[in-house]
Amino acid sequence: MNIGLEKYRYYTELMRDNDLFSDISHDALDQLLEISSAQYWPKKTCILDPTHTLYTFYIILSGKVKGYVFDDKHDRPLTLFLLTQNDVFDVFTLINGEVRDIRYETLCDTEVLSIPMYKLHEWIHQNQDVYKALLKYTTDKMRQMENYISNLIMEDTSIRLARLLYNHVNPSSRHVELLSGLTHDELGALIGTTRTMIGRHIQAFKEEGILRTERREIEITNLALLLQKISLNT
Amino acid sequence: MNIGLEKYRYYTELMRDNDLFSDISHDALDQLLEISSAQYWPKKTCILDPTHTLYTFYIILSGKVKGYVFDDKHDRPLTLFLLTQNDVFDVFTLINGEVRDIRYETLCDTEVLSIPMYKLHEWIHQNQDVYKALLKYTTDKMRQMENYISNLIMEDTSIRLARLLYNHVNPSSRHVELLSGLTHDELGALIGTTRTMIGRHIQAFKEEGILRTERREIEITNLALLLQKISLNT
DNA sequence: CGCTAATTGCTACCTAGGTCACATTTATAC
DNA sequence: GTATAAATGTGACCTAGGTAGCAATTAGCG
Repeated sequence: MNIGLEKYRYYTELMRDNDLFSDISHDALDQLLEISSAQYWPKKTCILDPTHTLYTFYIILSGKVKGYVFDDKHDRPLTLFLLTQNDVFDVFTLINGEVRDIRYETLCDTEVLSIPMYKLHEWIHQNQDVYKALLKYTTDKMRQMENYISNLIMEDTSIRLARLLYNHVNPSSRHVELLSGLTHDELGALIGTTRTMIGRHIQAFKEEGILRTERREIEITNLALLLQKISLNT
Repeated sequence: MNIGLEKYRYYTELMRDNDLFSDISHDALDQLLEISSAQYWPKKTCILDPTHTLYTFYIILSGKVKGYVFDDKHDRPLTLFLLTQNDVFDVFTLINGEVRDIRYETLCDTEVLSIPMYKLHEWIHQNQDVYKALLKYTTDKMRQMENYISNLIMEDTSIRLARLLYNHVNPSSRHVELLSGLTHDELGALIGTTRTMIGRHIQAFKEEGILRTERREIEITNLALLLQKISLNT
């Protein structure tokens, strides 16, 4: 990484905070940063080529990335997971060396470290401790995925939307910053439903006094009511 | 393990075939078998206590086990995954040491190796190579789970049932042995729907000449038609 | 065997949520 | 600004799949 010292320190701090690398020695972390390069991805940057993650591994420093598959039958994308600070992708291709048909797209401006796979493999070979950390990481993701599955089957779309909003509201500003600027189509993709449904639910939430919208900004006006909607129906 | 030599050899062979332990030395595998005890679980054996897997780890030698959560709202169980030969559970509690609210139940007679967690932790400490194998194992499970999610959202219940049958049919006998003996309620739990729906679809499949039933035995009479049902609608 | 409980088949009905259509509003480009 | 495209609001309508109820069948057990 040929960057300024200040930036370098910033990356080191971020990596040090990442549970995946907390057991890694200072030297090893330096070596990892050596083979990494920082990238800035503006909102809506896409990785559409599924083979791309065969050759490059990413560590998210800030921002949000969604991983999704495309549903040909209904002609719509379907989000499988959201990745954010300290997440990495794609562990599956890193370990198994196989392509899988998942695409990525940034939901907001995002900073990542990009690492060539073959260099990362070399680094991991010298730092086998990371396997344990990666295992903890993936089992944790797996639990999240199990929750997502039960959520999908057990809850209806309005509760899923309420939960999405609640999980991403900024407690101080009451704005749902992550989701602001997304169209109803995109919100639908995040919870596995259609723009029509999103529109209807948002209208309903407005009437119930839960939220207010203005130019694709969503502001929660009554957080208690929103929370109630999630927890009552379980 | 104080068992006959023959049984012991049988277990060793099974473990040797398990990808999780293929990189483990002969000695280490012996040590693992030392701390294991074999158990035979008849069909419908349940592990209802979620804390149980905090203290015991299982390796499935033969049979099938489903992991599920209970949906209080609809008052029905919902299967998250099926485990079979060479699967282990629960990796999450092994690594994170936390309980999670998942129950287990055997779908047919099942043989497992049971290992006390604290002994397994000691063993793993001496055999850190297993982390890499476990990581491969979990990432693979994760991909299966992703497929399950897209399946749930994209396909309707009849296709999910068709796929369930297709995945478990014995190609030579044409019988769906795993699912034979299960009630419609239990089949419903496996694909996230109700007994009514299962009944309707099975009736429909009969009329289409896809299958035949007799005393809870399901026999596929036209495999091509079944396959067509799965693959046409994607 | 014969009794009881569980399972199934089937009907009628209801609801969530999807599709389609089209007017209205908002963004973006020129 | 205006023209064009994109996004939204809203209506009517349709379908999958859920619920409830009950009769018919089957399994399990003394």
